[in-house]
Amino acid sequence: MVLTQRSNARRPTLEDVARWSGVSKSTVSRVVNGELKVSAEAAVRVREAISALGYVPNQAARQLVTRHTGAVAVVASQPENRLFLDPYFDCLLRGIRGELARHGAQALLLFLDEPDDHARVADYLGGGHVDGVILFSLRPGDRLPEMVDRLGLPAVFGGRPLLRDGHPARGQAYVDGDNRGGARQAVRHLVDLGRERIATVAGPYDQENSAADRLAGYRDILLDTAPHLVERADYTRQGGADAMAALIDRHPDLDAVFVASDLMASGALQVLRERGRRVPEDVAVVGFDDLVAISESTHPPLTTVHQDVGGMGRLMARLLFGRTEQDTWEGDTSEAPSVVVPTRLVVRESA
Amino acid sequence: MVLTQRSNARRPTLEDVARWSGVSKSTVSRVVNGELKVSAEAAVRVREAISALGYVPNQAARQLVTRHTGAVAVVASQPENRLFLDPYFDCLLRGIRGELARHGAQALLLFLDEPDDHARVADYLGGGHVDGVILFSLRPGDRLPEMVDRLGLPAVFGGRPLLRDGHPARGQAYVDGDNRGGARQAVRHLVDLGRERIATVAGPYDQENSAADRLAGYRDILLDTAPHLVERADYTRQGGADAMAALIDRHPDLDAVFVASDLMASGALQVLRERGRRVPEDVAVVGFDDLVAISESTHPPLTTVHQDVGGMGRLMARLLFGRTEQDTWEGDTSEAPSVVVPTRLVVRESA
DNA sequence: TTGAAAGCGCTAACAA
DNA sequence: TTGTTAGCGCTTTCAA
Repeated sequence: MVLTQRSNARRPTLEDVARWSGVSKSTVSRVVNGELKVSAEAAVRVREAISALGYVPNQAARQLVTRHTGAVAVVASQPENRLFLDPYFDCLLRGIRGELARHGAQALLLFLDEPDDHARVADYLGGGHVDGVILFSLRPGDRLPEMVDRLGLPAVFGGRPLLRDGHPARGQAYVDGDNRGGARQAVRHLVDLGRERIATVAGPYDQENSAADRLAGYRDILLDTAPHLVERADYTRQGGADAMAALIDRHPDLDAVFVASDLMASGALQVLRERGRRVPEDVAVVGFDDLVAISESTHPPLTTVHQDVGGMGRLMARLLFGRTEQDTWEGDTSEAPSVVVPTRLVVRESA
Repeated sequence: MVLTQRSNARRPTLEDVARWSGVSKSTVSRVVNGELKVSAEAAVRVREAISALGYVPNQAARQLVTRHTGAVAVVASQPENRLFLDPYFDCLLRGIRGELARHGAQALLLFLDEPDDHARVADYLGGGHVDGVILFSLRPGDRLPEMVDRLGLPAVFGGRPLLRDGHPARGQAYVDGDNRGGARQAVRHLVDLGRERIATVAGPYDQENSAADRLAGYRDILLDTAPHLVERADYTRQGGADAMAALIDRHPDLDAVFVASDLMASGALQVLRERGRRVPEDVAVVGFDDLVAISESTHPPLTTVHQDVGGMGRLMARLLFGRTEQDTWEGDTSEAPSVVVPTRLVVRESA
């Protein structure tokens, strides 16, 4: 079904403006685009004509010749109430939008959710509606990266993209937090505190590399951990609560837990409180993300791994515009401009 | 700053496909657009060419002649961590996206946040990049509605739009919940339960008409309420918690509270629990929205005013496409297709 | 069923 | 500083 403009009156064109003001289309175009080589009088007359006629440039026509649109797509999936309610994503998006705005680009958020969204989004991106794209939380094996590549559309990924075979994609720009290193900092802190039964609430396996990396960091420190000290959850508050409950049922003697996100950690804290465990005396808790809206308002305030999420968002946008601040980490030698952003532990009261 | 396509290789055009397959541009165009009057052989050859060349239509060119884009903008503001974290918005957006997808339209979410976003978004909408627009939570006096009107861009508003002078806008399509009626249902229920000190946690005054309408509904029933039984909050969980704490400090004897959103109600319930009040025995609580993700998982489950939020989203999209299901309520006679969606009370355990 | 040709509204050489 | 001209890639009459 087709949606048509309500006003039947043809919208005024450059040509109309030119006629009205008695100059050529070129001159009008120059005024519209703020070029300098226009006489003051001409400029004035053209501007009068523009406002008299209510002229608004037709971007499709302009786009057809200039080959750019002033818009950047941000593609993300919004599975089952997840992403959208996550302050992490909120913060990241804010960073992206801010930086895009500084470059005068309009951010368009597109969702990848239902099965057929995928094709429509691909068409949209392929249709030349945007100058570039920032993609998030793609499932391993998603075909969008190669599509985008084939189209020659500038792209930056949020999180290290994986190919179908599980190998990292080459030649793709991405920004990722140092999930593994951050997890190591967290768990090492718990060890330094003298804790001996350190469990973890890990993120969802299928979807995000971040979850796998954070779990790997946990295992890096606790080489001999029994697998049953690990519980998976889905990065939601409720998921964190349920996982914490399961852990404590199985291991009433645990004295510390590394929770792979602040949102999950807030759920875990609540369960611990309900079960009468004191934090940090009985159980020390460390989170991940340091979303201050959460970590500073839990009881007790959350010790957590800080990521500059807003900064990561800004960085993605900047990478897209080619201002490749090569803050590469640990000698990453891939040819694409990719950045792994370091983390640091923020010690509050929960551990 | 300008973002340019990475691949220098010119993208194949309709003309290339035509040459490759030995037919005319018109025929290729017909195949691409799924027209029937094409011979089977021609269609096959064209399709081969398309995939061999990796042809993707240039939408700007198509748009220039067809005057439509296949995209619809959804404009919303995301003030201070609010909107984005609200499951209400999540649900609404899901409905909108689903319905737009059924019409083959791509939803583009644009945010209105920083002061200069406003101008950029207006330019974007004016630039003919979209076939229509759905707008939310505009501040009273926002100029976007009149801009959109002047452009002749089909538009639907979420929530009853107000003009600068506080009067409702005329001639604009909108979808709104029956906030006032719903609030009346909620408060009447509390009265029927025999409660005598019924407080309310209202929504933010400045921003949403919904907040004013819900408060009006509360006042409709409790004509003689002292103003100090009302506490405002900002539609967040934390805001609801703080407001509840303030109310209970001022009125230790209150025996019921109508909270203007489920998210705030979940915060309020937590405070009541922490203060040792039993719900519903000591204090009965009724929420608003019936977002099951919240209302079914609070302790105790929340009695609340149900709105079919997803349905409202779908309705907005349908209105935009002119399929005006005139479910108008209470004889609304405005000329624009606008719908006030009824609510119903869902009684669970909190009241 | 197919093709030729005329735009859609704009920008960008190039000439004046 | 200005105007003329030639497209950008597509759809859409109209004739064949």
